[in-house]
Amino acid sequence: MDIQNPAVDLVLQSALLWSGMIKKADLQLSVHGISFSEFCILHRLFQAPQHRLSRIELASAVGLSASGVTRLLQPLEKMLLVEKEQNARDARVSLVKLSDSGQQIYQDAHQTFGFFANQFMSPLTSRQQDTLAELLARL
Amino acid sequence: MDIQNPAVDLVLQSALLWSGMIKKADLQLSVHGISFSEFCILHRLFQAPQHRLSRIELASAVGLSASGVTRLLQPLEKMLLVEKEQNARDARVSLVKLSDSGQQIYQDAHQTFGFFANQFMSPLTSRQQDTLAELLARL
DNA sequence: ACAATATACTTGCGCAATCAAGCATTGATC
DNA sequence: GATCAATGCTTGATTGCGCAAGTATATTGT
Repeated sequence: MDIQNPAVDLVLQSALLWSGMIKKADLQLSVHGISFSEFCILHRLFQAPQHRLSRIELASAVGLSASGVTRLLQPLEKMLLVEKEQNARDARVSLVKLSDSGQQIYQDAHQTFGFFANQFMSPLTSRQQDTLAELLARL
Repeated sequence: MDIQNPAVDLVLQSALLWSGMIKKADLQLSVHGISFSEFCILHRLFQAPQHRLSRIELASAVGLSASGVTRLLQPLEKMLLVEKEQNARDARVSLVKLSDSGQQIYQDAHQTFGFFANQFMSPLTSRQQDTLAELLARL
């Protein structure tokens, strides 16, 4: 038979929870024409100095592969939400900058997402949310 | 500018954490020839009464769509880890049963996964893990 | 009894993301 | 200063999964 392992259940429970969360977030964000992944990109760019990051910094910030970032950025460039820039010091890196309209879209989407996140977390008191954040930060 | 919303950061932090966790788990489980999703399937089947579930029960248990389950099960059937059975009461449902060799594979994989899960959770005391589980259960 | 609706899948198509391979550039070593 | 490895990125092929549509069976209403 099988020995119960609480860590296993915890991990599986979490995976289920967050996959569902992402689906719900995607739905909410779709009114802005962006996906959850795209929102993550915009979020990281927005909080970066000068709203500018290299593609690999972006990749590790959002937990994607380099090629994933390349492909995610293509539609965003066409929508003119981000711009491609060169790095004078190193011709290999191509910087991504959040455009003015990108900032606008981000801020709109942030409001939607913030509302969603608050609602999602509403079963917890803000003290419990702090505890949760602290526990997750150790992993 | 932008008002900091702690719930937003908490949600994004979590999404990043769990996407990374799934990648690591996939890597560990690959020695058994199965993916994380497949392990979830086997896990749910194993703990089901008679190791038997319908496909939609399975789908909701692992957070996938019906078609996702259909496709995930195809290789598992070919590997003879699961078997297709009919429900006498309702000819629409096709039950999935964990085979004997499926149980064997599952138990091997469970050991690997249990080790991984413990390691993953090891930055937290078991008391903290309980707290985490309790907080997540409310979401 | 017979339509109309709902349920349990399966299949075709498409999108998102990965890996492996390739290209361009930079840095390190001899 | 030429070579060789490392880095940053892009592209081609593949996988995983979802959605919409289709099929088969069940249920409900009349």
